[in-house]
Amino acid sequence: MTQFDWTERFAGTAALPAAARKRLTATARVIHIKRGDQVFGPMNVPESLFFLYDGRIRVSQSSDSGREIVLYRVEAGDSCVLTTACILAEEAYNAEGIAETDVTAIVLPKPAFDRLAAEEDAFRNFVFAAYSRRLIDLLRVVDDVAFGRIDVRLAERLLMLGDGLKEIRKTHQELASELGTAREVISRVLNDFHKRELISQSRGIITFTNKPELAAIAHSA
Amino acid sequence: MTQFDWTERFAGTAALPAAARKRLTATARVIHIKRGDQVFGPMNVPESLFFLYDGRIRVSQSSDSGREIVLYRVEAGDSCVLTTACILAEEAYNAEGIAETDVTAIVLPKPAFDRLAAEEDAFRNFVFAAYSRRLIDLLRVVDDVAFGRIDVRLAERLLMLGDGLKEIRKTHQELASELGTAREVISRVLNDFHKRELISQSRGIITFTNKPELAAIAHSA
DNA sequence: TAGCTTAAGTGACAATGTCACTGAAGGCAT
DNA sequence: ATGCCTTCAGTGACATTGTCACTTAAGCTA
Repeated sequence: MTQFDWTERFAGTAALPAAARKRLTATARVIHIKRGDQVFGPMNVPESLFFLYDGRIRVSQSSDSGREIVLYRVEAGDSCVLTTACILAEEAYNAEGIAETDVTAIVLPKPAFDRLAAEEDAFRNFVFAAYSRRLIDLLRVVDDVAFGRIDVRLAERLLMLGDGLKEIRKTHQELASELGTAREVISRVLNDFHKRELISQSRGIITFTNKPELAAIAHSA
Repeated sequence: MTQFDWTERFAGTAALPAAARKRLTATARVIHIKRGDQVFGPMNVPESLFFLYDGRIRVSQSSDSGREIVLYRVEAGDSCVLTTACILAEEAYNAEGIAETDVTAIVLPKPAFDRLAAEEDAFRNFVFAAYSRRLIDLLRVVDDVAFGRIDVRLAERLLMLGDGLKEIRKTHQELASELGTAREVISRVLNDFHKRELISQSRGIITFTNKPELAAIAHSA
């Protein structure tokens, strides 16, 4: 495998001394995952630790009844701590990570992780910070699900997903899975948004026609 | 302040060499918090890291509209990583910790924490494990709130709170805050449980009359 | 025992979730 | 093009949960 210096990419590794970085590029494997493939899941618990070099991973949790909710997304430069958590806690969970784009990731064997965490402050702080961000992400999810109105949450999510774009290519079912609700509910709310001329719809595509007003709804809580 | 050896109590410190432990008992402060007092909160972000020697802390999140949900409880021997998370992530959140009993805790200044995390594998692993447990706790909360029925969740919670007891001393409002719902909802469900002769009620007290059947409901999902 | 404070009950309604469908769009094979 | 076929979206009836505005009741305390 070609060695390239991915260590520039991570806050936790860019600051490391050259020797440590060289050792890292030698020990860690670089893997490629195709868009749509599962990165990890209940049936597919990784043995190693995971750093996302390029692409985006969607982490979601699904219920027994088949509904699903997106917990957060891991972006390039971040570590996927949920896999780490599972290795450490050795507990069951039913979250899975799906590559939302083609993904390039760094897989670091546990011994190398341990050594790095022991020896390098920058790396250790990076990992702690990654954990913290996820904890706080999850606090937000709990808050939204427990206390949020779904029209507000949907408006928010539409804007997030369509940031800088004129349209979003997602089905009602996919949006329902974003928010952990049912397709029919999304259809109803989108219909309402349509009647209020905030969006227009066609099969699998939602087009923004009034982002500011949508933003007003998103922030009305 | 009297120095006593609390280091026995924590998985992350019991295994440390005597020198490190001695240093710890010298650097860390032991604090006492009275039942009902706030341990941390949005207005009260601690500067230091927190290990629970004795007692129990209830960590909950509240909404703008005044509703509240219990996220998890920190038991003796565990670390309260949410405070840690906040220090590290320096992000806003609206969770708070309340002492559910009188509490004795160890407060470790950040520099001491850093040194220990760097030098001692056992300590570092302990902290990582504590983070992981909380992440997984929160996954469970998300699952419950997003996908769970409230009768099931209430039955579950009643059994958890009343483990080994014949009755629970909690108001409907307090139970509502456990599950992140409204008092009226709890009243309705408890009334139903009462009609089915699973519990009996009086002001502020719920008495079990049929735990096995309640357990059946709790596990029926 | 009267008054006060907090806990719990109630009914009407709104929001969200579920179910069992129907209809409609677009791809594909002939 | 025409007619399948699969997937996506719409619909109405109903169940569950949340909200609101109140009433009633319990237990304390003066």
